Amino acid sequence: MKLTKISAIRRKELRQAAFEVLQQEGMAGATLEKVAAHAGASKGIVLHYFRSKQELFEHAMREANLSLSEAVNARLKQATTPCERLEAIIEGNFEERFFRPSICHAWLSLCAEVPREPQLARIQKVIHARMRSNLMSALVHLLPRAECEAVTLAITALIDGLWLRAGLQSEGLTRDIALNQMREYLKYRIPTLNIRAAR
Amino acid sequence: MKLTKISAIRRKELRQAAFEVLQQEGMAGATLEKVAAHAGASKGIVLHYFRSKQELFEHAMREANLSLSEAVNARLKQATTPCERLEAIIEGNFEERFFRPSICHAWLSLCAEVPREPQLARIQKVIHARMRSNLMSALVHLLPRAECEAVTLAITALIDGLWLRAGLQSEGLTRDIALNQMREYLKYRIPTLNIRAAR
DNA sequence: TCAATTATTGACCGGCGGGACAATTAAAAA
DNA sequence: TTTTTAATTGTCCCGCCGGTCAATAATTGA
Repeated sequence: MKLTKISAIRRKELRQAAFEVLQQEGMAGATLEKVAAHAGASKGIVLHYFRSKQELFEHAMREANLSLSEAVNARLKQATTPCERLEAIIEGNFEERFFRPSICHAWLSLCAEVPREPQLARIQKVIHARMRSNLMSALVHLLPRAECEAVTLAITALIDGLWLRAGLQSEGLTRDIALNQMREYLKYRIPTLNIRAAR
Repeated sequence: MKLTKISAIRRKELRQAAFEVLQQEGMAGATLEKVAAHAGASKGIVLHYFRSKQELFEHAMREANLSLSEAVNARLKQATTPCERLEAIIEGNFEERFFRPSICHAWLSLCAEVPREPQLARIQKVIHARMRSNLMSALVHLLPRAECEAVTLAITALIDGLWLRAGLQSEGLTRDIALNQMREYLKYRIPTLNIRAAR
């Protein structure tokens, strides 16, 4: 029982260390030694818990996504109306602790590997699927069926685009600006919506 | 006279080869040897024309941007009304030859390096500035001044988001879908606009 | 306490990639 | 032609990084 716990703890520590190193070093610079050092361990231990660098960052991506996912779900749990659910999804995706340049850098680095790493592509696919399903479940009550698909794509594209910008031009794109941007889009696109006003 | 030409030609060939290798191999995999081989030359020649790998990909990014930029400008030149200018910018950014998964991969790889490479950051900044200036010059005639800024950000975020998606989920996001997405956004956001209908 | 399992380390290896360089070839200038 | 300059190649070196391994320390279970 204790032994399983230690391994679980180490693995989690290493996943998180990996993601944190990724924020500052990028995928190429995020070497096993740096990750280990950042977690206060030796390089050997990393490969003791993860078969390869690939696998390590696979789990790092899952972990990061999980944490974002939980934030959204927590908000969703408190939402009752479709409108509130929409708000929950969007605000969850722009919480201060996530929508930060360094975090965006890390995601960028992961995304850049997706085309060449099927495992990462799979995770990416899951992330998009969940986002889509969340959005659809709210939009279906706010728009004619035929339009939901398109609006879902627009919202995800907007979110991704804003994240990308936040990653590129460090600072200058605050959470508030991004949130206003999203709210404004919804205000114009879904007239029947009464959401907290955009600016 | 001839010598300057040869050097100019080689440099262009190498920049393009670099960008093409980037499409399939990513930044880490785009080794000097592969770029050289792809251009039909030897590794030495690459470092003869470019001081370092960094500089090579710097120029590759400039080249890729230039080509996109020219496409937009060509369309802009034929546009007369603000509405047409808007259309020109958007359609230029989704021409078939640019809006392809492999090209998106390459841009993704470059963007992922931006946070750690000041040179790339500078280029990125220029790209955004031009895009912004283009959009503003059209929007100013279509919207109250106060709204232009926000709409500009939304449009760029949408474009970036759609490109990102195209890069992540290879195929499945065609140029037509992306263009419709943009047109729909404009239709709702700029009511006074009469643009070719979105689907 | 003792055996067995697990955690952890550090040393080591093989490979590779960026970059330097000297040598060779081609071209241009004189 | 001769000389100088540029183009091009192949080789070599160094450092780094992922990954293996054997050895050691710690923990657990009996």
